[in-house]
Amino acid sequence: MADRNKTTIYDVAEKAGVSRQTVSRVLNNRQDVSDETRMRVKQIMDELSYHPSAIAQSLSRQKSYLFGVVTAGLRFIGPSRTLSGITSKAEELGYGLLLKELASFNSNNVKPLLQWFKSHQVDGIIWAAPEIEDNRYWVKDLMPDLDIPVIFLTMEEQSQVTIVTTDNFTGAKVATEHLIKKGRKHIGHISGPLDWWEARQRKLGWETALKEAGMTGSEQMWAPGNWSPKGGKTAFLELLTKFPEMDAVFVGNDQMALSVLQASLGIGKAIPQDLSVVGFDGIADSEFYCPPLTTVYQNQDELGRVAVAELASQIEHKINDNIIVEPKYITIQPELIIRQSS
Amino acid sequence: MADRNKTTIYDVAEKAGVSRQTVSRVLNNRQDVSDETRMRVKQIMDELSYHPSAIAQSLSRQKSYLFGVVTAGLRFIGPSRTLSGITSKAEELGYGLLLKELASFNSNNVKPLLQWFKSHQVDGIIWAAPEIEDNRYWVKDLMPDLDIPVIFLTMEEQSQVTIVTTDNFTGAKVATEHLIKKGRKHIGHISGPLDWWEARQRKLGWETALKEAGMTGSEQMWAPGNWSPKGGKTAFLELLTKFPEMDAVFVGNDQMALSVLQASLGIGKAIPQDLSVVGFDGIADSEFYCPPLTTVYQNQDELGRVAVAELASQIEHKINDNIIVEPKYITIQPELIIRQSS
DNA sequence: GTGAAAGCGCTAACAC
DNA sequence: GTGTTAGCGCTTTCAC
Repeated sequence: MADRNKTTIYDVAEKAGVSRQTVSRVLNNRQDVSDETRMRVKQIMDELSYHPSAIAQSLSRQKSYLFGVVTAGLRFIGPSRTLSGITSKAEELGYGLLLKELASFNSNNVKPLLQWFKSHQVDGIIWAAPEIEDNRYWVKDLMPDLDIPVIFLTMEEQSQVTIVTTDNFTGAKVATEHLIKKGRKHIGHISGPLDWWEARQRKLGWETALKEAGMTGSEQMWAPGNWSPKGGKTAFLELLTKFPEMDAVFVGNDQMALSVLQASLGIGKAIPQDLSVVGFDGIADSEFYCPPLTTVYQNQDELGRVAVAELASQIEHKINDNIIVEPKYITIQPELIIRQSS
Repeated sequence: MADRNKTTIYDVAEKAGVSRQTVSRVLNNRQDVSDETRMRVKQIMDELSYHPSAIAQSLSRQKSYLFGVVTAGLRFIGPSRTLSGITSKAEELGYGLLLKELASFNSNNVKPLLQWFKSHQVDGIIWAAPEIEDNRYWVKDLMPDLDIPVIFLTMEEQSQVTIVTTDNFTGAKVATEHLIKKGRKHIGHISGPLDWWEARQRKLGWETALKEAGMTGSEQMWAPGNWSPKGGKTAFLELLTKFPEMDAVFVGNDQMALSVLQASLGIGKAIPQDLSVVGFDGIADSEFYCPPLTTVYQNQDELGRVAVAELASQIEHKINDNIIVEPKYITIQPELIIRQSS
């Protein structure tokens, strides 16, 4: 673990009686070094417990093997599951991570952030914060000048950039269709805040399923929550008032569904007899709600992993073949998990 | 956002007709530059949309304004809440974060990790992974040679290193005392896995509270879980068998408590009438369990923030006064939140 | 196969 | 106040 005065490539070279170049070649596993020299240098590296300075290498190579990651809302389980996928795949591929968490979900102050990443020579950026309101306005303005590949998570298709996202629309549609198949006639929806793209997609999935089944999703069958259990409860009570005949509800996420279950029991509505409930996300806890929650599982870990893999692949292509990879829209299908709440 | 061929300090110097030093001085807000020159240089920086290379600065200054962060289990809510505290405080103090997530909680392969951080010149390290089994063996071996300040989270007091942790023992004791005050006579405990330091501390808190009240916590009044709802359920059913008179249970975390509530209802035990339940962690959802869960809230966000603040302060001291700060053991008190489950 | 020279972009130490 | 000279630790030419 070395001394205070770090041993450098120079120390190794001197002790081995070769030039710094030769040491560098050994370091980078170049073939134009005789086996004998290589052995000797390697041994001396060990003796001196020499380790190259990544920072000096980055400066010299103009490549850092670092990705910048932008996240938001780590105190919630979704973003951190995604981050977990990012860390594991990055580790696999030999990339380190420079992490920034936005102070708020809809932070719009991206320019300094991009600049910070750039000044640290990151090889690529993963934008793992959700699309909300106009917090993507900058993509068309800033992206063309940014000579660093970026992968966006969880946002609407856009021709210029590569995006990896769960198919929220289909997930919601499948969930609603499940309720329809169960014979429910009055299917309400509690959405996330509609300035979130995901919330809008899920609402649209619900509406579309109803429409295709010859039913309609009117305004009185829907109420907006804020993703939190507390907000879900408020929305649920509001919805019950304006839509008393409701016999099923598709809830925008599991945490709101949790409080729907609680509130429902509180007013004597049995689940699923009086009210079927389906959530979204498939968090681990949902299996242990009362009753266990039917939900749409989205694999956020995989989301992160795919994003990293795609980013690494774009970088490889750019370096090796000097090919700019075409923007892609990669979609991950969620999966309906049927439990007792429906 | 600049051109392909990055503008450097040299370009600015040339265009401004000064030396690179002067530009560097302006960059670092040194006072020994005439206002006139400073203005001119600044203007040229703007014109060229020049931004310094953090990586070159790091190499030259031997200081990176980066912290290394080691985490584990980001797919769980606890570690990510802590990470969230870390990111926000680091941002406040002007530090960036280099993130590594351990592949498993009890990973013992720390040497390459420390080396990686070191080669990236991090100014300090926050070890935010929990203490499990012997995964701290290396502290006494490796720490002396590591000339980078490290703050550890969530581990037993150890004289050589600075540690920030929730007071798990007291939290558990307070929880158990609460049950005693409620008149419960047969108070069981479902712990986390005992190779976790936190789990042992919480169990000890339970035992101590019982002892101080003249009761005893025997082996048959306790069962180990694995933090997960599923494991909690298994442990609960096991515990009921060997300790049928149980009228209260202190559960090692909220997620296991969740499944205890579910299982309890499943077998017709009313909560809190037949069985009082208290959890640990105070996750947001616990307020919306059926019934709402009494729990010990630990402020993990604050844990992260304190760790970062302490690390930054140690670094300041080291640089300014060349004082090596004495290792500290900083404890954060959790807080009992009483709800309907007790 | 190996070495010398130049450079990555910036700052510290010293001169003037 | 400002410029010059050396680095920081490594890699990339291009010789030999």
